[in-house]
Amino acid sequence: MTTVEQQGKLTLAAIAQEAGVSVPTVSKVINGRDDVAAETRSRVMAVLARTGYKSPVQQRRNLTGRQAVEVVYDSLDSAYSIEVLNGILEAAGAADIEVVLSVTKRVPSRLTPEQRARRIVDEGRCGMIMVTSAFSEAQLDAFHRRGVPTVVIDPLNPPSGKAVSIGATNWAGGKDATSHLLDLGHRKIAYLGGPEGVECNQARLHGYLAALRAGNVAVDDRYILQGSFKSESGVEGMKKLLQLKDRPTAVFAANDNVALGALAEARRQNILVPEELSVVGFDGTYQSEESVPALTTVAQPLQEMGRAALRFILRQMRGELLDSRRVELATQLVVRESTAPPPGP
Amino acid sequence: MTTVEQQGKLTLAAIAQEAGVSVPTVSKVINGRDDVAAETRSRVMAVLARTGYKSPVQQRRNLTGRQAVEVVYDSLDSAYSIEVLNGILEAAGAADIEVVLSVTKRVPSRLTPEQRARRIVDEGRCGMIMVTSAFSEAQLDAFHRRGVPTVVIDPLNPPSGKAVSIGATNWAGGKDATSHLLDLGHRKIAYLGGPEGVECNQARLHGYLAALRAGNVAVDDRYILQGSFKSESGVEGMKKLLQLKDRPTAVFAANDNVALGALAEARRQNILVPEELSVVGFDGTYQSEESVPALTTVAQPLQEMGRAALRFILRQMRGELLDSRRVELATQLVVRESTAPPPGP
DNA sequence: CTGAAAGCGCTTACAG
DNA sequence: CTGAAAGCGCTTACAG
Repeated sequence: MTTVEQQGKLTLAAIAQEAGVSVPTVSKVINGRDDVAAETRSRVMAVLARTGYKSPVQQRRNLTGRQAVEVVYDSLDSAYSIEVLNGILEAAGAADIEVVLSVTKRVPSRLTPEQRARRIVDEGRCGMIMVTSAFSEAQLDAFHRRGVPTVVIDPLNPPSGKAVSIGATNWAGGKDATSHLLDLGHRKIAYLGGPEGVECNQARLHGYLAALRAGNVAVDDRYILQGSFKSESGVEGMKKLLQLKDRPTAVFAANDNVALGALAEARRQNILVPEELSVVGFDGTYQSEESVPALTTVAQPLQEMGRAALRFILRQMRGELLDSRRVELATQLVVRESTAPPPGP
Repeated sequence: MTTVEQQGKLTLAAIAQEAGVSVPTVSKVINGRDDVAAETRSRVMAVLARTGYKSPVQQRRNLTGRQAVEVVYDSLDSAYSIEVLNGILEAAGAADIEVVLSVTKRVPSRLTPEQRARRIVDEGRCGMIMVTSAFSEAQLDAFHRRGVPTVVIDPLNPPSGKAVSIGATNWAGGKDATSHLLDLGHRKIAYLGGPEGVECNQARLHGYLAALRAGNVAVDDRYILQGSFKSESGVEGMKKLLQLKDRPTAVFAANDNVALGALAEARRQNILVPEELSVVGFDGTYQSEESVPALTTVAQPLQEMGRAALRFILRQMRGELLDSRRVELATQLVVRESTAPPPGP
């Protein structure tokens, strides 16, 4: 067999010989420098992965510590984020992997993407999970070059080939929610949207549009609002909708927070839900269950998304080939008390 | 002054020059080899200590590998836990310390307290923060013996001398909430309690009792219920209270979740809040603000509690003496829409 | 983009 | 015991 595997000494020189390149070239690959041809890089990376090369620093670290995954949230401020986090923690606990958590919005990093990537590699992270996080292509690229598996859950920007992206079937979920309202007899259905540029919000909106089209209901632009994923946005949006001369009889909200805000505003204006107005949310967090009336919503498998993210890291660590760079887990419409047929004329 | 301290480069060569020996000799001292004269050794050690020499491995660890604090939650399932976590993350980010997060309820550890403590020390944690976590005295003792600073936030069991304990002024908060209701004219005030054995719940209950006593209102045992900190508990408790012949006109709930559950049940039974029933919560999470009616509550400085926990770790790392092993941060009554004078007879 | 060459910081083997 | 010399593993600067 090959020289490298026979003799136990794993040095850059051995890797270089095996890969048919020079020692400096291997060094560059390991340090994520960009002046290496893609083909050369992948050949060297393959040898590194196969032989399980560890830098002296990593070797020493492996003696005591466990593997750790870096989890980065944009912000940690909703039931959504906790549920995903619980899924990650559960899968990490089962695999005996540490979770190092950080939040970018509250504590902005002074480091460049390149420095952050280097730090994370030096600290021996086995992978990286970003949750609803805005990341630069440069950042993903830095992890990719160093061979750190990266998974993004519900990315704010469109998915990149450099990371695995996990989400739910937002389009299908949006379609289901809207179809449910159509089936109840609603024709005047509003979409109380989230942040305009965000992928998953776009997908939900297009699911809504698709359902309307399938139901032969004309789209009314006044019924389509943009906002944020916070409950204030539901309050504000609801105010606008209720000022319209031709009010909608149903509202599909971009997520549960927005739906709960809409519910609160309807209540303040003494509009009965579901008798006078139906409301559907998205997410299926515990809050949707506890509200009065209990919220009809499109449940995402949030914990499962967290678990899946960690499992993807594990599989990439083992060098398995992934069938797909983008995974969508199924949503499910949960009908509760906030939806009913529209009021008679 | 000396050469070493002027130039920032701390290498074996610099140490050797400073100590007036050769590089190999310094190397031997650092590696604990015994073929060095005692006098030479101590001279070299003195320079090493004075200059704070670190091996390349240590240097790199210091540059990139940061200190880490272990944060252990009992469970992560409420706005309360997120807010505390955000405080910890913020202070940790500011101090450039990593947060390694784990949850015990969902992922029970197979390790003994002793093994867990050993692992945490081996992994070089600079401290340990436990949040509303049940911990054994053995566990705290294991950390204590190894000199790992430990802070417990809202401990489930009574505080131990082995750890610093952080909480809010639960007793005073309970008293404030109840006094507010008394001031509004209520005399029939229920306490919708949390889990019976838990410290902070006990303190809130006793604050409630103290306020009643101060207001010359007799305690009615039928008005004091025990439950959990979850909203179902508020629903169940409210059902019981509303079945009483002599219903209370006001409810002080052990926390916001319970209060929200009470609000939901009142609504289901068409009881108007605050016209027919006043409700006060405890915690002051964002959920209390967003509910309809907005909840009057005793706000805890949850983020500040998280920040304080991390700051205590830092101070103990620096070897500072602590003035106190138990800290209570001030609560504040926030009056919103869910409280009003009792209905007339 | 690649790698020969120089260099860095530390360790080891060994002559004195 | 000490340190000059050789060596190790990695990185850096730069010529091609």
